Amino acid sequence: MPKAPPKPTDSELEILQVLWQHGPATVRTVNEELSKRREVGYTTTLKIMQLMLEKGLVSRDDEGRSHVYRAAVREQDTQGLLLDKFVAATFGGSALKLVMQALGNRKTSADELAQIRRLLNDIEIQNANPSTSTSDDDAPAA
Amino acid sequence: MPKAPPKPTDSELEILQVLWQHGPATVRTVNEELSKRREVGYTTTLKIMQLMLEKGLVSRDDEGRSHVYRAAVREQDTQGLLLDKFVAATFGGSALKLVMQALGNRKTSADELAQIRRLLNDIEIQNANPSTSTSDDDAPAA
DNA sequence: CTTATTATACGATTTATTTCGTACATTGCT
DNA sequence: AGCAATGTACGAAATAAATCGTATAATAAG
Repeated sequence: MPKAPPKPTDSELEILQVLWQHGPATVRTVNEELSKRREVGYTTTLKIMQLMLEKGLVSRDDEGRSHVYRAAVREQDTQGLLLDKFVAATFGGSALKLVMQALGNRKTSADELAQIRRLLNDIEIQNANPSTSTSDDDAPAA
Repeated sequence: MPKAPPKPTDSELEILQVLWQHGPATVRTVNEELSKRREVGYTTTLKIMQLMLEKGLVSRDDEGRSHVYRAAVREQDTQGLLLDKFVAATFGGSALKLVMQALGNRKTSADELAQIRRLLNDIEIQNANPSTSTSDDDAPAA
């Protein structure tokens, strides 16, 4: 196994977000996206993406003159990795405390609450009946 | 208003955890706690705590020879602050996605699920009836 | 009082990240 | 061919965090 890519830094995560949403893109495209939100030089973005390549966070296709980068890590996996570290560091490893804090000190819409409720139901069905495979669809009608 | 203390770094957070759990403590005590988990020099801990004092993350009482430090920020507030930043950076600001990820890709005990369910109920009661104040008890016998 | 112990203060180094200037290569025009 | 435009590569500075050595002050023990 080639070794898992490391935890992305904040800037790297920003770039991954662009690649996840937009799909494979050139440095120019990514930089333009980032520039919509904050000021950042082209070579800065380039450099970070080059480092990301070395770290295995992105791969690239250098056919023509400009290289096309694509995310080499999946959104869910990456979010999961970051979440684990965050929960460990901030909530002593308790996902429950995290969820309580997230739901408690925040205005959550009725719609969101309903979605979470559905998720809880799914999980309990899973637990009760491990054979039934719930597909990866997100919300089978209750 | 004196200005809110900044977001603590990872090391600072570790120290805050000790102070929150243990209560006011000397550098020696904090360092001993940290040393249980990983190797760290006394002066390293001292230095970080001194910086935390400047940043307003802790306060201290220097009566005798050794100073007694105490957390100057509350656990809940700090966790909330960190959570906001984390959700913004990692889940595009969607607390819902965070919760889905936290509950989805993880084995959550039936007990925890029940607690979350209770929390959801409380929140919905709150929403329906903003006057009723739900107590802050954490887990009244079901 | 003298010495060993235990503190704090603080400078300096190391490491990681972000930022950007500048050099150089390739392409497309005219 | 010559030049402007657009890329990549790469070195180096700026910033932030963590680490620790060493100087020095206060106290306790003998």
